[in-house]
Amino acid sequence: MKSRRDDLIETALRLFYKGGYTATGIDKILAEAGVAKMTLYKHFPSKDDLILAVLERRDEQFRAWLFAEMEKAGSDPRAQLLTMFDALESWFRGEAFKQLGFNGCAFIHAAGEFGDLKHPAHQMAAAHKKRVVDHLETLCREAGAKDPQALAEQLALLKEGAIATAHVRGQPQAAQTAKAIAKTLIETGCVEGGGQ
Amino acid sequence: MKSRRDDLIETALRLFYKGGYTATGIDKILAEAGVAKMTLYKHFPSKDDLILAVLERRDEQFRAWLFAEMEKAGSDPRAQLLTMFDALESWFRGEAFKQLGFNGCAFIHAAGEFGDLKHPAHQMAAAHKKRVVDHLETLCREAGAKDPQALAEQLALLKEGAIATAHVRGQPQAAQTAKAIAKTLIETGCVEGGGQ
DNA sequence: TTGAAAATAGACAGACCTGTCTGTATATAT
DNA sequence: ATATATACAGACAGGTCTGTCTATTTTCAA
Repeated sequence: MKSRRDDLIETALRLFYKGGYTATGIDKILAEAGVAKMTLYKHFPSKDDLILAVLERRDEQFRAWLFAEMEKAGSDPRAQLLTMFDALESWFRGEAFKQLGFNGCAFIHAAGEFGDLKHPAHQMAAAHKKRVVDHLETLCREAGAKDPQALAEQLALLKEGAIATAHVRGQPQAAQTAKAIAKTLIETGCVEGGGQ
Repeated sequence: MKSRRDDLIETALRLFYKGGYTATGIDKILAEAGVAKMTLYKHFPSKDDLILAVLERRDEQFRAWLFAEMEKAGSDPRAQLLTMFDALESWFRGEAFKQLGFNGCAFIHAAGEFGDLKHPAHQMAAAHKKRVVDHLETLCREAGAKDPQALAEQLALLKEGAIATAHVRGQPQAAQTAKAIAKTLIETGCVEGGGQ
C-alpha cells in the first residue's frame, strides 16, 4: 500500500529524471501525482528536500537493480563484474526502469545542476557513486585482485564513461566498449586462480 | 577588439557553466556583461539561441585547448594520446580556464538539462563529443593502431569517465586512473613500431 | 456515530522569468 | 553637419515559480 509520500517521490523522480530538477515545477508533479500542494509541504519542507528524497530513492532503487542483475551471473565475482556492463547496456536500451526509460544518470545530472560539491544534492550524488565503488571493491577482493581498490576505481570509471557516452551521444553500445576494457583489466589485475 | 556579442557569449558561458542553463536568468547575464536587454535580443532571437552560441564557443575553446595541450607532447601520437589525461587532470584541478574553474563538462550538463537527443543543445553536445573522438581516431591511426576507430572510442570513453568521476566525486586523480588504463590499451592496440 | 487526522481545491503573495517596447544617447561614416 | 546604426536605461506585459493560507471534504479508528 503506497503512501502519498511514496506517490510524490515516484512521480517527482520520473519528472525530474525526464525534465531536470530546476526546470520541473512543483505544480506539474502535484498534477501528475494527483496530490494537493499542502500535502507535499506537509511531507517535505521545501522542493529541495523533495529532490533529496528523490535522490535517496533513486540510490536505493538503482543499486538494488544493478546488484541484482550482477548476481544473476552466479557466485563468480569476475563474472558478476563483467555482467555489470551487460546490465548497463540493457538500461541504456530502455529495457530497465520501464516507466523511466533511459535519460542518463540522475546523479550526474544532479551534480551538473547543483555544481557546488557542498550542495546536499551533489553530496548525495557523490555518496551514491561511492557506494557503487565500494560494492565493486568487495567483488574485486573476492576475485583475488592484487589491488582491489584500484581495480574497483578503474571499473567504476569505465561505468561512468559508458553512461556519459550512451547518453550524450546516444550510443548504448558504449557498454560493450567498456566491457571489453574491463575484461582485460580483470584478467591482468587478479592473481591466477584468485577467488576460486 | 571584442564585440558586445562576444561579451555576451563569454559572460553567458561563465554563468551557465557555474549555475546551469535553466537556472541562470537573462537578467543576471546582462547585468554582469553590462549590456542592455535589447542588444541581446538583437544578436540572439531567444535565450535558447544564446545557449547554442555558448555551446558552439565552448566547443571551439575546449578543443583548441585540449588539442594544443596534447601537441605539447611532441609529434609522437602515442605520447599525445597519453598527454590528454594529464591535460584533463590540470583542468580538473582548476589550472585551465582560470576564469571558469572546473565544474564538469558543459556538454554533459547540457545533455542532462535538455534530455531529448533531438534537442538542438543535446545535438551540439553529441557533435562536440564526436569531434573529439574523430581527432583521437586520427592520432590512433598515426600511432599504428590495428583498429583506430575502436581504440579512439575506448580512449574517449576513458575521458568521459574521468570527467564524470572528477566532477561528481571531486576526484581529480581520476585522470591518472584513466591514463593508466589508456597506456595498456595503446600498447596492446598498436602494432609494434607503428607510427614511427 | 462521532471526533480527530489527513487530504482536498483553490486563491493568494511575492518573487522571478522571458521577451517587447519606448525614448534617449552615442558613435561612425559620408 | 547630418544621416544611420547601434546601444543604452528602464518600464512593462504576461506568464511561471515556490510556498502559504483558508475552508471544505474525506478517511478511519474508537
